[in-house]
Amino acid sequence: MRYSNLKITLSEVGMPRSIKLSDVAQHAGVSVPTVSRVLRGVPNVAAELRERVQHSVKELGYQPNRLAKSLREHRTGIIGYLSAGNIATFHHILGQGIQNAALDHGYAVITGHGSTLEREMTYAKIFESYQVDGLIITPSSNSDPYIEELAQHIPTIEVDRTFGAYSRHTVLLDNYTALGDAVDHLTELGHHSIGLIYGNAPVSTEVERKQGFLERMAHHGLDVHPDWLISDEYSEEGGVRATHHLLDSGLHVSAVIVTTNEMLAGVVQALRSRNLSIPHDLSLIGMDDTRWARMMEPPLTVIAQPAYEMGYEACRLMIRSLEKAEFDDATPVVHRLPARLMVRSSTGPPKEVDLMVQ
Amino acid sequence: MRYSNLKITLSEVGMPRSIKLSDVAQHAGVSVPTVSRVLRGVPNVAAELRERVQHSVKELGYQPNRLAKSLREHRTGIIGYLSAGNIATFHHILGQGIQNAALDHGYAVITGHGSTLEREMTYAKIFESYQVDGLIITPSSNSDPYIEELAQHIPTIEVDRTFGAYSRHTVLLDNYTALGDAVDHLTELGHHSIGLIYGNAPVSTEVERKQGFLERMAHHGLDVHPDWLISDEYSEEGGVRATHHLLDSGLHVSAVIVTTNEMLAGVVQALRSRNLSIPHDLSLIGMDDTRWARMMEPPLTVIAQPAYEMGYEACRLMIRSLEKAEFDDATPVVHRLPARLMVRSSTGPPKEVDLMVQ
DNA sequence: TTGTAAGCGTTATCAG
DNA sequence: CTGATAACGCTTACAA
Repeated sequence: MRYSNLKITLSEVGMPRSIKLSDVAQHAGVSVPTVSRVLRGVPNVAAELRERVQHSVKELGYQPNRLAKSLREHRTGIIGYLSAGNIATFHHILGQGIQNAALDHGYAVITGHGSTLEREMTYAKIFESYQVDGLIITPSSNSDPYIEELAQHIPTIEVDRTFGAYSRHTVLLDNYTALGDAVDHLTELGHHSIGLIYGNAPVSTEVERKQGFLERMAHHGLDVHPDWLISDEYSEEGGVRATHHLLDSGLHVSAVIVTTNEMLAGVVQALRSRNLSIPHDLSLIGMDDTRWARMMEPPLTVIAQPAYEMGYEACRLMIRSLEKAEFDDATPVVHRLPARLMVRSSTGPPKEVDLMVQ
Repeated sequence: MRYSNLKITLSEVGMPRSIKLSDVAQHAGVSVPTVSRVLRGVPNVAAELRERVQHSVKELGYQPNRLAKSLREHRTGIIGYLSAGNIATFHHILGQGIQNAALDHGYAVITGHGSTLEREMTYAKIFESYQVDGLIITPSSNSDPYIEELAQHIPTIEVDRTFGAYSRHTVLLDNYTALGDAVDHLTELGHHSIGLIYGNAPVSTEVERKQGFLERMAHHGLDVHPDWLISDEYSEEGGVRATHHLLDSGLHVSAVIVTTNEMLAGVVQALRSRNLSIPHDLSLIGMDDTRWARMMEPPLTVIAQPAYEMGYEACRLMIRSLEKAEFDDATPVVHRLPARLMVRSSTGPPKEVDLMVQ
């Protein structure tokens, strides 16, 4: 049975449409505000009335109308999540974390995946019109005037990527340490010439990962030739191109770190097409502990991001800042979650070392 | 700057909080209803007033408050999507389709991933309280009294999986043909003994896939030994167990079809652990054209589901039924989208045929 | 402690 | 064609 049919049927039979506060009030023989008080747990209500109301609520199966409540209270309990990320696994799991955190605290989430700036704006407008209480965003670039303006009116927090001003609560991966750990792992295996393949989008993750890589290399006293740093499109094809680019440069690297999962897939394919064996010819460290990285032959050493936790934490922070004014007034929190290097079989000692040992 | 601060600041300075209809009306020197009419494109408004209003709207940067609008109109433009699916790629992409269809038609989506029945109910309640216009669900089992009841009040459509009553619009994969095509492919290669590994959850997809398999086998006059049909948990571990189960039965199969992507990963691992080579020792057809299935060695032959299209179509159907009463009144539509068999390298002729040919 | 009345920002009804 | 006026379902003074 469809809704429209149902509606007609109900009114024809004279059945009440949807139970509202006044229906409960009538049933319980009290006034509307009293019912409201009971439902909201306001203290000063006589025990007897309270019980009568609760009974009526159950009996009638009353469900509050959040629309009316929101209109009156100027808060909706809806959080807008604007993800500029691609539809990769990482962003989906992060979104999952946000949703569950919201659910656990009585909020709902409207999600928008904005691949283009236009779509991003559309979603931003929608969020605004739905009067969302707060906004969680994963910026697509290092600046976005429209979002920036929206954030003036609506409490906003950044997750995964940042505009870089840190003027808002922010939840990020500790990209510096993550890349540092990867470099450490390779140097311990004896690698000196390490390449980095990263995305060319102007987003904070890429900037930080590159910097984390460079700093740790310097820390070990290792030179990084400019041609070892290859950036390309955020995609499988980008990974393929970057790999050929790196290997055709004539400069020798014994290991490569790839900062995005998408590109990693391209790198693997390019290496295969050149019949290079991993890790014998080249050690490889990728990003994100996805199923395919585990299922690969050989299983890939990767930097695992706590995607779910990042989302959960971001949303928890959002809600806390919405509900606690004093917290809200405090200096913005920048929370960096640690990555974990999952050492598997795509990393091993470099060829040179093999020879020296023999 | 935070919202709470801003609010205080604004009221202190005496600035108007948020532009509303009455502000525009005052600015344009007309009444509130007139502004409303202009904004909604109601015909009977003098051209001059219309222009004045439009100018004021721009000038003041008016943004409608959907809360008030929704309360008054008894429709919110929000669709609830309750996915009982796991957090696999397939369901995320399907969700993406739903979201984009909604966006394209001016709707927003509140998503809930309900792994447990309890979570499912929580989300259902939330959807109800937010007065969603419609519900799109992927049932977790073959019955759910709570959803069933909710669907009495709220237009509901089923996607990916169905309760089986077909009393509502439904968008599904053509599971019968999908499995049939897989069987055809294998029989053409010369296989006669084909195993099926499927999930033991009581969901329609598994039932239909099994049936599609059996029917096409029968069509080819091929017997299916009961021990060739192995069901287990919807997970990697389930796939591992099912594979050992099948291979330890003592009965010979030259090919296996696996109906879920999660289990497929387990199957591949189990085959590796037994040092069975694909497709030489065993041909393998899996489900879902995921990255890992493509990246595998050998690349896997899979049944590709049009996940995005299924979501998009479901949401489009939902919106059409919300907006077109006559469509809504019609018999429920059951839309089955075709799968595509992606033939890659995990399927080949059976060993016996090899010998006969030689 | 309880009930009456006003109001949140819209849209719909109905005179003018 | 336009403008008062009521209403959507709920919360929050304020009064009793």
